[in-house]
Amino acid sequence: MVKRTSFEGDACPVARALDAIGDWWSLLIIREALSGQRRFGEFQNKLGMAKNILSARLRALVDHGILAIAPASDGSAYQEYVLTPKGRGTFPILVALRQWSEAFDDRPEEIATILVDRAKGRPVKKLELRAEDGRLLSSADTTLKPRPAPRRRSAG
Amino acid sequence: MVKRTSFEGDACPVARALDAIGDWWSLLIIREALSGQRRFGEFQNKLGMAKNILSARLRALVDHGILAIAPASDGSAYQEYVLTPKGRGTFPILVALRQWSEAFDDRPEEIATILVDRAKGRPVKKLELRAEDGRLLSSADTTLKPRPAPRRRSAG
DNA sequence: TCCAATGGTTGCATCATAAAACCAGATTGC
DNA sequence: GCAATCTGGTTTTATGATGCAACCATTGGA
Repeated sequence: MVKRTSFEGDACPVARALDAIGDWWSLLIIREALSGQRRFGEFQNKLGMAKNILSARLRALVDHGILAIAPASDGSAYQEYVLTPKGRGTFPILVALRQWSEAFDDRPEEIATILVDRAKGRPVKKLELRAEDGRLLSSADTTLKPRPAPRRRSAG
Repeated sequence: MVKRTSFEGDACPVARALDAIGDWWSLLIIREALSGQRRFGEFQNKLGMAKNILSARLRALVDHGILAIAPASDGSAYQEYVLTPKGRGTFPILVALRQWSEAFDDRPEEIATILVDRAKGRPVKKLELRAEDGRLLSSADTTLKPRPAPRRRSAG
């Protein structure tokens, strides 16, 4: 396989995630889906991407269980693409990407939007990684361990 | 430009982040860098990727200010690639990707490692998005607002 | 029935990716 | 100080992905 170097069988969870959503468009499609877009035309319009690419990406996202196809909510015979729980679970990834840009982008003045708490209209806090006991952790405060027992069967 | 649809000028911070680290290998390189790898050969060995691609990615990451070239720490005349603060700032993105895989992967038993608090050896908590007042926020609890005043000059 | 919009697919040109061969400078052994 | 070897790449070549435009099918409306 000379093609895309799929990481599907990789043991690294980061690689596995990238295998599903690591291409240029998937996260942007999910971003639009999270902000309420559902129709092919809406995605195409908002993202300005080629329709064949959009078509392929939507199919891949459906295959990965991130989007699901549903009948149109407006009563028409068309179909819609709605996020599954797995799809909505990408929200922290998008927030992390956003906050990284906000913190480190060379031209932050070009960033047009801010993410706010809907109830108060105030900016959200930065994502924080904490230990079980609540201590704030940086990358240097963490390490990787092999996953413990494979837990051979089900509830033991 | 028929090429890669650069999102560099896009106003969406997610797109801007993807423009820098949205390809297949960059985040994996950063992941290795965060776990202590610094040399070309180390990256190539750990990731098993083609050397020309690695070379191009390292150059791009340096151009984006995510990695910096430093003289080798072992006294040899070779060079090393070390993370800048901007590079270390991607840590939450990697954690978010990891936790998404852990939560939603179809075959979680294939995931070989867990991220633990170095001090205690205990798994870290899930990333949480909170409002200014500490309320836990899901995607539905947030919305996007236009960035307020462009703040025309410098300190006003 | 005709017409326009929606929701795609197909064809073709171009670009990126990947593997392997090749190569230059650094290091080491002698 | 010269050859052997290792490190860190670049070049070459094949192939897959991307992007645009054109085309097609179905829906919806007059």
